[in-house]
Amino acid sequence: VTTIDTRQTIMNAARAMVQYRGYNALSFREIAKEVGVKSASIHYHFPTKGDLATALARRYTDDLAAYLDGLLSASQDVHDCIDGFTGFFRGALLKDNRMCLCGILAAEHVDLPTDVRAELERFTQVCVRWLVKVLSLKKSAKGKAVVQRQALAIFAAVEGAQLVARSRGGDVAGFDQTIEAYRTAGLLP
Amino acid sequence: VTTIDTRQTIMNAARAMVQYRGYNALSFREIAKEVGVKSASIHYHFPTKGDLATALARRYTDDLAAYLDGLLSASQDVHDCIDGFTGFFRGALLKDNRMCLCGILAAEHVDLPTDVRAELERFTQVCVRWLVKVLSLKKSAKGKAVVQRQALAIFAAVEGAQLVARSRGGDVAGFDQTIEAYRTAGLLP
DNA sequence: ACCTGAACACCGTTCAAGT
DNA sequence: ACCTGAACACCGTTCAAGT
Repeated sequence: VTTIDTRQTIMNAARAMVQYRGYNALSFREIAKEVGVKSASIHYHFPTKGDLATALARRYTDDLAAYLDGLLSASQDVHDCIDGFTGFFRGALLKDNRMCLCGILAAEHVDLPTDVRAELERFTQVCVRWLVKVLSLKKSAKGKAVVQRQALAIFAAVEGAQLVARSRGGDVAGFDQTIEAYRTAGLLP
Repeated sequence: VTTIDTRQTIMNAARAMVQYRGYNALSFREIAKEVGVKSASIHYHFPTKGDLATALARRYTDDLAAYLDGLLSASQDVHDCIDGFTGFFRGALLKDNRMCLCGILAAEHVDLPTDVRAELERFTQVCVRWLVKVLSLKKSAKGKAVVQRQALAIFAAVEGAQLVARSRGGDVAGFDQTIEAYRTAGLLP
């Protein structure tokens, strides 16, 4: 399609900027420059910065949910699924030392409007629920609550691995080693 | 002492602000208001925002190093030491949903001057080296490289637990559950 | 030695005005 | 329906000027 949807163009530019520099550093004037309009025009599509961030987080979560569902329908092997999960975060690092959109927003949590915070909660939910499904593929004596907590722990550990790798200049090898250490310890199946 | 050191007063106010809102949200004018001077005065003590952040990160790392050394000299029990380590991050959460100074700076890594980045690396080093010492208290057949990687993994996992807990509004109970899940899995000794 | 007011180019946001 | 210029109060930074 050659039709140009300004709204989508704005969101694409903004998503890349937030993953790279975060919410506070996101600039309407910079987006405008990249899109080729004036900054006041951005406000026509997204009245406030919070509205834009909410739309970004919503789309990001939806995209991840679709990706994860695809993984699970492609293979019921636990290891394949977990590799696909960690691969999502690895990919962000590989692409110019970028962070998970919701990971970097989490750090700026207190500066976020309530709508964005709600989307962050949903992102965590999507990850945790999917991880519970995957962990349940392996039959074990573990209770539901234990699996739930392990899923949240896996999510937190992977976000942390990305955060630390980023603070070391986008150290993808270090990220891989940390994930491997999680597996060795038994945190990852 | 009743002597007021403006430089220290600035650093104390700024540290709290960065742990709460991050580097980009840190405002010289806000600091000035809290300290009771004009914002131009802050620049007398710290020429740039990067200089201030560097001083903050340096002092923060030194304080942690002293705290960790104290832990290890107070008890050679591995569990006590690890509890002390995770307790440091737990404490930041408890105090008004604050983050580890270097954790939140890690998220803003690409916006940081080189000096601040160097201090972040040192913070990671201090944590990892101390964790290696603690892990080595337990005699095991593990090689040095393996212990090193486990230490980095523990550091990353704990930072991640804090990040996720914060994104859930300062969920200290969730943080505790995640740390407990790390222990159950065997990532933490 | 330490502080200040004023200026500069940035920022999000608003709004009347344009097509 | 979509865009814009101008204004507002913010921001870090600089600097000449004050004590």
